[in-house]
Amino acid sequence: MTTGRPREFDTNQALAAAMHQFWQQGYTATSLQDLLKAMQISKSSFYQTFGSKHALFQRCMEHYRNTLEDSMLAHLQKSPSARQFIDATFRTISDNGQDGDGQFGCLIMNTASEFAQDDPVVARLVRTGTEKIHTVFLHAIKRAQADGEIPGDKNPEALASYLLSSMGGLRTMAKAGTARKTLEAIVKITLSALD
Amino acid sequence: MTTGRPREFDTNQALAAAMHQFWQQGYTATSLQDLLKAMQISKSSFYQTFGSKHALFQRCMEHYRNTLEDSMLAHLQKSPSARQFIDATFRTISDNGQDGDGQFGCLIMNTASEFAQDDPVVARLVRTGTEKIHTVFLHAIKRAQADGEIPGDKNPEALASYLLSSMGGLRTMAKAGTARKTLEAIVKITLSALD
DNA sequence: CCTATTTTGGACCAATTGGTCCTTATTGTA
DNA sequence: TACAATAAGGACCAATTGGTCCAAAATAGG
Repeated sequence: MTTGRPREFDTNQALAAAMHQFWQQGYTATSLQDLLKAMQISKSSFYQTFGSKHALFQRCMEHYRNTLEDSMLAHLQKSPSARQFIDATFRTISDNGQDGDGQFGCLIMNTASEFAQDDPVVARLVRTGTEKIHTVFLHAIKRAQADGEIPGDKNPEALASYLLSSMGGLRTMAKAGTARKTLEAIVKITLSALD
Repeated sequence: MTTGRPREFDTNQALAAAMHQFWQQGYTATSLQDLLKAMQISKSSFYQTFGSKHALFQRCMEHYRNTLEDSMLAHLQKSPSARQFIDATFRTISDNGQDGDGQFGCLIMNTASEFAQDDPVVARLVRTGTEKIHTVFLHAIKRAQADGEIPGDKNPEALASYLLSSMGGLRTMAKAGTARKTLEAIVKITLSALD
Protein backbone atom coordinates (compact mmCIF):
# COMPACT_ATOMS: atom_id res chain seq x y z
CA MET A 1 0.00 0.00 0.00
CA THR A 2 1.49 3.31 -1.07
CA THR A 3 0.36 6.67 0.14
CA GLY A 4 1.49 9.67 -1.83
CA ARG A 5 1.33 13.31 -0.93
CA PRO A 6 -1.22 14.15 1.76
CA ARG A 7 -3.88 16.73 1.02
CA GLU A 8 -3.50 20.14 2.55
CA PHE A 9 -7.17 20.65 3.37
CA ASP A 10 -9.94 18.96 5.28
CA THR A 11 -12.57 17.48 3.01
CA ASN A 12 -15.47 17.97 5.38
CA GLN A 13 -14.43 21.51 6.11
CA ALA A 14 -14.27 22.30 2.41
CA LEU A 15 -17.64 20.65 1.92
CA ALA A 16 -19.17 22.73 4.68
CA ALA A 17 -17.75 25.90 3.16
CA ALA A 18 -19.13 24.98 -0.24
CA MET A 19 -22.52 24.23 1.27
CA HIS A 20 -22.56 27.62 2.89
CA GLN A 21 -21.73 29.25 -0.41
CA PHE A 22 -24.51 27.45 -2.27
CA TRP A 23 -26.80 28.24 0.60
CA GLN A 24 -26.10 31.93 0.29
CA GLN A 25 -26.00 32.39 -3.46
CA GLY A 26 -27.75 29.44 -4.97
CA TYR A 27 -26.29 26.99 -7.45
CA THR A 28 -26.24 29.00 -10.67
CA ALA A 29 -25.13 32.27 -9.13
CA THR A 30 -22.23 30.56 -7.40
CA SER A 31 -19.25 30.42 -9.74
CA LEU A 32 -16.31 28.10 -9.52
CA GLN A 33 -14.19 31.02 -8.40
CA ASP A 34 -16.60 31.69 -5.55
CA LEU A 35 -16.35 28.07 -4.49
CA LEU A 36 -12.58 27.93 -4.63
CA LYS A 37 -12.27 31.06 -2.55
CA ALA A 38 -14.78 29.83 0.01
CA MET A 39 -13.28 26.35 0.17
CA GLN A 40 -9.71 27.64 0.08
CA ILE A 41 -8.52 24.97 -2.30
CA SER A 42 -7.08 24.95 -5.78
CA LYS A 43 -8.94 24.10 -8.94
CA SER A 44 -7.00 20.85 -9.28
CA SER A 45 -7.88 19.74 -5.80
CA PHE A 46 -11.46 20.70 -6.44
CA TYR A 47 -11.94 18.53 -9.51
CA GLN A 48 -9.90 15.67 -8.16
CA THR A 49 -11.81 15.55 -4.89
CA PHE A 50 -15.32 16.51 -5.92
CA GLY A 51 -15.51 15.78 -9.64
CA SER A 52 -17.65 18.68 -10.77
CA LYS A 53 -19.68 21.60 -9.57
CA HIS A 54 -22.86 19.60 -9.92
CA ALA A 55 -21.50 16.57 -8.06
CA LEU A 56 -20.31 18.82 -5.26
CA PHE A 57 -23.73 20.41 -5.06
CA GLN A 58 -25.31 17.02 -4.55
CA ARG A 59 -22.97 16.30 -1.66
CA CYS A 60 -23.75 19.70 -0.21
CA MET A 61 -27.47 19.01 -0.37
CA GLU A 62 -26.95 15.71 1.42
CA HIS A 63 -24.73 17.37 3.97
CA TYR A 64 -27.30 20.06 4.62
CA ARG A 65 -30.07 17.52 4.91
CA ASN A 66 -28.15 15.38 7.38
CA THR A 67 -27.02 18.35 9.43
CA LEU A 68 -30.52 19.74 9.63
CA GLU A 69 -32.05 16.40 10.50
CA ASP A 70 -29.48 15.72 13.22
CA SER A 71 -29.97 19.18 14.66
CA MET A 72 -33.74 18.84 14.72
CA LEU A 73 -33.65 15.37 16.24
CA ALA A 74 -31.23 16.54 18.92
CA HIS A 75 -33.48 19.44 19.80
CA LEU A 76 -36.51 17.18 19.82
CA GLN A 77 -34.91 14.76 22.22
CA LYS A 78 -33.66 17.32 24.68
CA SER A 79 -36.89 19.28 24.58
CA PRO A 80 -39.21 18.94 27.60
CA SER A 81 -42.14 18.25 25.30
CA ALA A 82 -42.71 17.58 21.63
CA ARG A 83 -45.03 20.55 21.33
CA GLN A 84 -42.44 22.83 22.84
CA PHE A 85 -39.96 21.54 20.29
CA ILE A 86 -42.25 22.55 17.45
CA ASP A 87 -42.89 25.96 18.95
CA ALA A 88 -39.20 26.52 19.59
CA THR A 89 -38.29 25.50 16.05
CA PHE A 90 -40.51 28.17 14.58
CA ARG A 91 -39.57 30.78 17.13
CA THR A 92 -35.93 30.24 16.34
CA ILE A 93 -36.65 31.05 12.72
CA SER A 94 -38.49 34.27 13.53
CA ASP A 95 -35.76 35.24 16.00
CA ASN A 96 -32.78 34.51 13.76
CA GLY A 97 -34.50 35.54 10.57
CA GLN A 98 -32.41 38.61 9.94
CA ASP A 99 -28.95 37.55 11.00
CA GLY A 100 -26.78 34.46 10.96
CA ASP A 101 -27.72 31.61 8.70
CA GLY A 102 -31.38 32.48 9.00
CA GLN A 103 -31.23 35.17 6.35
CA PHE A 104 -30.37 32.63 3.70
CA GLY A 105 -33.58 30.68 3.97
CA CYS A 106 -33.58 26.90 3.77
CA LEU A 107 -31.19 25.38 1.26
CA ILE A 108 -33.67 22.69 0.32
CA MET A 109 -36.46 25.16 -0.29
CA ASN A 110 -34.09 27.51 -2.07
CA THR A 111 -33.07 24.68 -4.35
CA ALA A 112 -36.66 23.68 -5.00
CA SER A 113 -37.31 27.26 -5.99
CA GLU A 114 -34.26 27.49 -8.22
CA PHE A 115 -34.51 24.21 -10.09
CA ALA A 116 -38.13 23.11 -9.80
CA GLN A 117 -38.34 19.88 -11.80
CA ASP A 118 -35.80 20.85 -14.44
CA ASP A 119 -33.02 18.67 -13.09
CA PRO A 120 -34.23 15.20 -12.08
CA VAL A 121 -31.23 14.55 -9.85
CA VAL A 122 -31.77 17.77 -7.95
CA ALA A 123 -35.52 17.18 -7.85
CA ARG A 124 -34.88 13.90 -6.07
CA LEU A 125 -32.54 15.56 -3.60
CA VAL A 126 -35.22 18.11 -2.83
CA ARG A 127 -37.81 15.40 -2.36
CA THR A 128 -35.73 13.29 0.00
CA GLY A 129 -34.72 16.43 1.86
CA THR A 130 -38.26 17.54 2.47
CA GLU A 131 -39.24 14.01 3.40
CA LYS A 132 -36.62 13.95 6.14
CA ILE A 133 -37.95 17.14 7.71
CA HIS A 134 -41.48 15.89 7.25
CA THR A 135 -40.61 12.75 9.17
CA VAL A 136 -39.12 14.67 12.06
CA PHE A 137 -42.23 16.85 12.30
CA LEU A 138 -44.38 13.74 12.08
CA HIS A 139 -42.62 12.13 15.04
CA ALA A 140 -42.97 15.31 17.06
CA ILE A 141 -46.65 15.66 16.24
CA LYS A 142 -47.48 12.08 17.10
CA ARG A 143 -45.68 12.39 20.41
CA ALA A 144 -47.42 15.67 21.13
CA GLN A 145 -50.74 14.04 20.37
CA ALA A 146 -49.94 11.15 22.67
CA ASP A 147 -49.13 13.66 25.39
CA GLY A 148 -52.33 15.58 24.77
CA GLU A 149 -50.56 18.70 23.53
CA ILE A 150 -52.20 18.49 20.12
CA PRO A 151 -55.77 17.25 19.57
CA GLY A 152 -55.68 13.60 18.62
CA ASP A 153 -58.38 13.92 15.98
CA LYS A 154 -56.10 15.91 13.69
CA ASN A 155 -54.33 14.06 10.90
CA PRO A 156 -50.62 13.97 11.83
CA GLU A 157 -49.44 13.50 8.24
CA ALA A 158 -51.37 16.57 7.13
CA LEU A 159 -50.08 18.57 10.07
CA ALA A 160 -46.50 17.61 9.27
CA SER A 161 -46.91 18.75 5.67
CA TYR A 162 -48.48 21.93 6.93
CA LEU A 163 -45.54 22.66 9.21
CA LEU A 164 -43.12 21.92 6.42
CA SER A 165 -44.88 24.28 4.06
CA SER A 166 -45.19 26.94 6.74
CA MET A 167 -41.53 26.68 7.58
CA GLY A 168 -40.60 27.18 3.96
CA GLY A 169 -42.84 30.19 3.66
CA LEU A 170 -41.57 31.70 6.87
CA ARG A 171 -37.95 31.36 5.89
CA THR A 172 -38.62 32.89 2.51
CA MET A 173 -40.35 35.78 4.20
CA ALA A 174 -37.33 36.22 6.46
CA LYS A 175 -35.09 36.14 3.41
CA ALA A 176 -37.24 38.80 1.80
CA GLY A 177 -36.43 41.07 4.71
CA THR A 178 -39.67 40.86 6.70
CA ALA A 179 -39.52 42.56 10.11
CA ARG A 180 -39.04 40.36 13.14
CA LYS A 181 -42.32 41.43 14.70
CA THR A 182 -44.16 40.38 11.58
CA LEU A 183 -42.39 37.04 11.55
CA GLU A 184 -43.38 36.50 15.18
CA ALA A 185 -47.00 37.28 14.37
CA ILE A 186 -46.95 34.77 11.52
CA VAL A 187 -45.48 32.12 13.78
CA LYS A 188 -48.13 32.71 16.39
CA ILE A 189 -50.94 32.18 13.91
CA THR A 190 -49.18 29.25 12.28
CA LEU A 191 -48.87 27.45 15.59
CA SER A 192 -52.45 28.23 16.53
CA ALA A 193 -53.52 25.74 13.88
CA LEU A 194 -52.16 23.01 16.12
CA ASP A 195 -54.53 23.83 18.99
CA MET B 1 -42.85 65.18 -35.72
CA THR B 2 -41.18 62.35 -37.67
CA THR B 3 -41.90 58.72 -37.17
CA GLY B 4 -39.43 56.27 -38.61
CA ARG B 5 -39.78 52.58 -39.10
CA PRO B 6 -42.41 50.91 -36.94
CA ARG B 7 -41.39 48.03 -34.70
CA GLU B 8 -42.25 44.57 -35.81
CA PHE B 9 -43.22 43.31 -32.37
CA ASP B 10 -45.56 44.24 -29.59
CA THR B 11 -43.76 45.60 -26.56
CA ASN B 12 -46.23 44.30 -24.02
CA GLN B 13 -46.30 40.91 -25.65
CA ALA B 14 -42.51 40.70 -25.55
CA LEU B 15 -42.56 41.85 -21.95
CA ALA B 16 -45.05 39.17 -21.03
CA ALA B 17 -42.93 36.53 -22.73
CA ALA B 18 -39.84 37.71 -20.88
CA MET B 19 -41.72 37.67 -17.61
CA HIS B 20 -42.77 34.12 -18.24
CA GLN B 21 -39.19 33.15 -18.96
CA PHE B 22 -37.87 34.73 -15.75
CA TRP B 23 -40.74 33.16 -13.91
CA GLN B 24 -39.78 29.71 -15.12
CA GLN B 25 -36.02 29.84 -14.90
CA GLY B 26 -35.15 32.67 -12.57
CA TYR B 27 -33.00 35.67 -13.40
CA THR B 28 -29.51 34.22 -13.43
CA ALA B 29 -30.39 30.97 -15.15
CA THR B 30 -32.13 32.85 -17.94
CA SER B 31 -29.63 33.83 -20.61
CA LEU B 32 -30.00 36.54 -23.17
CA GLN B 33 -30.46 33.87 -25.81
CA ASP B 34 -33.33 32.39 -23.83
CA LEU B 35 -34.94 35.80 -23.65
CA LEU B 36 -34.53 36.58 -27.33
CA LYS B 37 -36.04 33.24 -28.28
CA ALA B 38 -38.95 33.66 -25.91
CA MET B 39 -39.57 37.26 -26.89
CA GLN B 40 -39.00 36.61 -30.60
CA ILE B 41 -37.01 39.76 -31.12
CA SER B 42 -33.47 40.55 -32.18
CA LYS B 43 -30.67 41.56 -29.89
CA SER B 44 -30.70 45.08 -31.27
CA SER B 45 -34.39 45.51 -30.60
CA PHE B 46 -33.87 44.09 -27.16
CA TYR B 47 -31.26 46.59 -26.08
CA GLN B 48 -32.89 49.47 -27.83
CA THR B 49 -36.26 48.80 -26.24
CA PHE B 50 -35.37 47.47 -22.81
CA GLY B 51 -31.84 48.71 -22.15
CA SER B 52 -30.42 45.72 -20.35
CA LYS B 53 -31.29 42.36 -18.88
CA HIS B 54 -31.50 43.84 -15.43
CA ALA B 55 -33.74 46.71 -16.51
CA LEU B 56 -36.02 44.28 -18.30
CA PHE B 57 -36.21 42.16 -15.20
CA GLN B 58 -37.38 45.13 -13.20
CA ARG B 59 -40.16 45.77 -15.68
CA CYS B 60 -41.10 42.10 -15.58
CA MET B 61 -41.36 42.21 -11.82
CA GLU B 62 -43.60 45.24 -12.02
CA HIS B 63 -45.67 43.61 -14.72
CA TYR B 64 -46.06 40.47 -12.65
CA ARG B 65 -46.98 42.47 -9.60
CA ASN B 66 -49.60 44.49 -11.42
CA THR B 67 -51.04 41.47 -13.19
CA LEU B 68 -51.28 39.52 -9.96
CA GLU B 69 -52.81 42.42 -8.08
CA ASP B 70 -55.37 43.09 -10.79
CA SER B 71 -56.28 39.43 -10.98
CA MET B 72 -56.70 39.14 -7.23
CA LEU B 73 -58.74 42.31 -6.98
CA ALA B 74 -61.00 41.17 -9.82
CA HIS B 75 -61.57 37.84 -8.12
CA LEU B 76 -62.19 39.55 -4.82
CA GLN B 77 -64.83 41.85 -6.31
CA LYS B 78 -66.74 39.19 -8.15
CA SER B 79 -66.56 36.76 -5.25
CA PRO B 80 -69.82 36.29 -3.28
CA SER B 81 -67.90 36.82 -0.04
CA ALA B 82 -64.43 37.91 1.00
CA ARG B 83 -63.88 34.70 2.89
CA GLN B 84 -64.75 32.67 -0.15
CA PHE B 85 -62.25 34.68 -2.13
CA ILE B 86 -59.48 33.76 0.29
CA ASP B 87 -60.47 30.11 0.25
CA ALA B 88 -60.69 30.05 -3.52
CA THR B 89 -57.29 31.72 -3.88
CA PHE B 90 -55.61 28.96 -1.94
CA ARG B 91 -57.62 26.18 -3.52
CA THR B 92 -56.62 27.42 -6.94
CA ILE B 93 -52.99 27.05 -5.95
CA SER B 94 -53.43 23.49 -4.71
CA ASP B 95 -55.46 22.62 -7.80
CA ASN B 96 -53.15 24.13 -10.37
CA GLY B 97 -49.99 23.32 -8.47
CA GLN B 98 -48.70 20.74 -10.91
CA ASP B 99 -49.62 22.17 -14.27
CA GLY B 100 -49.89 25.55 -15.94
CA ASP B 101 -48.20 28.51 -14.36
CA GLY B 102 -48.68 27.03 -10.94
CA GLN B 103 -45.63 24.82 -11.19
CA PHE B 104 -43.35 27.84 -11.38
CA GLY B 105 -44.20 29.19 -7.97
CA CYS B 106 -44.63 32.90 -7.39
CA LEU B 107 -42.20 35.15 -9.26
CA ILE B 108 -41.93 37.51 -6.33
CA MET B 109 -41.15 34.74 -3.87
CA ASN B 110 -38.82 33.10 -6.37
CA THR B 111 -36.96 36.36 -6.72
CA ALA B 112 -36.78 36.85 -2.97
CA SER B 113 -35.27 33.40 -2.77
CA GLU B 114 -32.80 33.98 -5.56
CA PHE B 115 -31.50 37.43 -4.62
CA ALA B 116 -32.27 37.86 -0.94
CA GLN B 117 -30.83 41.28 -0.05
CA ASP B 118 -27.87 41.14 -2.41
CA ASP B 119 -29.33 43.52 -4.97
CA PRO B 120 -30.96 46.57 -3.36
CA VAL B 121 -33.03 47.34 -6.46
CA VAL B 122 -34.43 43.84 -6.59
CA ALA B 123 -34.92 43.80 -2.85
CA ARG B 124 -37.14 46.83 -3.17
CA LEU B 125 -39.13 45.23 -5.98
CA VAL B 126 -39.70 42.20 -3.79
CA ARG B 127 -40.80 44.37 -0.90
CA THR B 128 -43.29 46.40 -2.89
CA GLY B 129 -44.53 43.22 -4.54
CA THR B 130 -45.23 41.48 -1.27
CA GLU B 131 -46.81 44.64 0.09
CA LYS B 132 -49.30 44.70 -2.77
CA ILE B 133 -50.43 41.15 -2.09
CA HIS B 134 -50.47 41.87 1.60
CA THR B 135 -52.79 44.79 1.00
CA VAL B 136 -55.21 42.72 -1.06
CA PHE B 137 -55.35 40.08 1.65
CA LEU B 138 -55.79 42.78 4.24
CA HIS B 139 -58.82 44.21 2.44
CA ALA B 140 -60.34 40.76 2.10
CA ILE B 141 -59.76 39.95 5.75
CA LYS B 142 -61.27 43.19 7.00
CA ARG B 143 -64.31 42.70 4.83
CA ALA B 144 -64.65 39.10 5.97
CA GLN B 145 -64.45 40.27 9.56
CA ALA B 146 -67.09 42.91 8.95
CA ASP B 147 -69.30 40.19 7.50
CA GLY B 148 -68.67 37.88 10.43
CA GLU B 149 -66.78 35.29 8.37
CA ILE B 150 -63.59 35.72 10.37
CA PRO B 151 -63.56 36.46 14.11
CA GLY B 152 -63.21 40.20 14.68
CA ASP B 153 -60.79 39.83 17.55
CA LYS B 154 -58.02 38.56 15.28
CA ASN B 155 -55.42 41.05 14.11
CA PRO B 156 -56.05 41.60 10.38
CA GLU B 157 -52.49 42.77 9.68
CA ALA B 158 -51.08 39.64 11.23
CA LEU B 159 -53.53 37.46 9.36
CA ALA B 160 -52.60 39.09 6.06
CA SER B 161 -48.91 38.43 6.70
CA TYR B 162 -49.77 34.89 7.63
CA LEU B 163 -51.66 34.32 4.39
CA LEU B 164 -48.82 35.85 2.42
CA SER B 165 -46.27 33.61 4.06
CA SER B 166 -48.50 30.56 3.68
CA MET B 167 -49.06 31.28 0.03
CA GLY B 168 -45.34 31.47 -0.56
CA GLY B 169 -44.74 28.21 1.24
CA LEU B 170 -47.54 26.47 -0.58
CA ARG B 171 -46.34 27.54 -3.99
CA THR B 172 -42.83 26.43 -3.19
CA MET B 173 -44.18 23.06 -2.08
CA ALA B 174 -46.06 22.81 -5.36
CA LYS B 175 -42.89 23.70 -7.22
CA ALA B 176 -41.06 20.98 -5.32
CA GLY B 177 -43.50 18.46 -6.77
CA THR B 178 -45.75 17.85 -3.78
CA ALA B 179 -48.82 15.73 -4.54
CA ARG B 180 -52.10 17.50 -5.03
CA LYS B 181 -53.74 15.72 -2.12
CA THR B 182 -51.00 16.89 0.19
CA LEU B 183 -51.37 20.45 -1.06
CA GLU B 184 -55.09 20.27 -0.40
CA ALA B 185 -54.48 19.05 3.13
CA ILE B 186 -52.09 21.92 3.75
CA VAL B 187 -54.61 24.43 2.45
CA LYS B 188 -57.31 23.05 4.70
CA ILE B 189 -55.19 23.48 7.80
CA THR B 190 -53.90 26.84 6.68
CA LEU B 191 -57.43 28.18 6.27
CA SER B 192 -58.53 26.70 9.59
CA ALA B 193 -56.41 29.33 11.29
CA LEU B 194 -58.94 31.91 10.11
CA ASP B 195 -61.83 30.32 12.01
C1' DC C 1 17.45 7.33 -0.58
C1' DC C 2 14.62 6.19 -4.10
C1' DT C 3 10.47 5.40 -6.24
C1' DA C 4 5.49 4.75 -6.58
C1' DT C 5 1.62 7.53 -5.58
C1' DT C 6 -0.88 11.35 -4.77
C1' DT C 7 -1.68 16.51 -4.43
C1' DT C 8 -1.02 20.96 -6.02
C1' DG C 9 -0.33 25.20 -9.00
C1' DG C 10 -1.36 27.15 -13.01
C1' DA C 11 -1.44 27.31 -18.05
C1' DC C 12 -4.77 26.42 -21.23
C1' DC C 13 -9.41 25.51 -23.49
C1' DA C 14 -13.85 25.99 -26.08
C1' DA C 15 -18.20 27.79 -25.13
C1' DT C 16 -21.07 31.18 -23.33
C1' DT C 17 -21.97 35.43 -20.88
C1' DG C 18 -24.11 40.30 -21.35
C1' DG C 19 -23.38 44.09 -24.27
C1' DT C 20 -21.82 47.45 -28.27
C1' DC C 21 -21.86 49.16 -32.80
C1' DC C 22 -22.20 49.69 -37.64
C1' DT C 23 -24.89 48.79 -41.63
C1' DT C 24 -29.11 48.05 -43.93
C1' DA C 25 -34.12 48.17 -44.14
C1' DT C 26 -38.48 50.46 -43.57
C1' DT C 27 -41.45 53.92 -42.53
C1' DG C 28 -44.05 58.89 -42.30
C1' DT C 29 -43.64 63.47 -43.56
C1' DA C 30 -42.26 67.55 -45.98
C1' DT D 1 -39.57 61.58 -54.00
C1' DA D 2 -36.11 62.71 -51.00
C1' DC D 3 -35.06 62.99 -46.21
C1' DA D 4 -35.34 62.46 -41.31
C1' DA D 5 -36.01 59.00 -38.00
C1' DT D 6 -36.34 54.74 -36.11
C1' DA D 7 -35.96 49.44 -36.30
C1' DA D 8 -33.63 45.22 -37.31
C1' DG D 9 -29.66 42.05 -38.64
C1' DG D 10 -25.54 40.50 -37.30
C1' DA D 11 -20.51 41.02 -36.78
C1' DC D 12 -17.82 41.86 -33.02
C1' DC D 13 -16.11 42.28 -28.08
C1' DA D 14 -13.89 41.48 -23.51
C1' DA D 15 -14.88 38.87 -19.62
C1' DT D 16 -16.31 34.85 -17.48
C1' DT D 17 -18.11 30.21 -17.52
C1' DG D 18 -17.05 25.17 -16.07
C1' DG D 19 -13.53 22.05 -17.09
C1' DT D 20 -8.88 19.62 -18.69
C1' DC D 21 -4.11 18.64 -18.47
C1' DC D 22 0.65 18.61 -17.46
C1' DA D 23 4.52 19.43 -14.74
C1' DA D 24 6.27 20.20 -10.14
C1' DA D 25 6.03 19.10 -5.25
C1' DA D 26 5.50 16.22 -1.32
C1' DT D 27 4.96 12.10 1.07
C1' DA D 28 5.30 6.90 2.91
C1' DG D 29 7.02 2.38 2.10
C1' DG D 30 10.63 -0.50 0.22
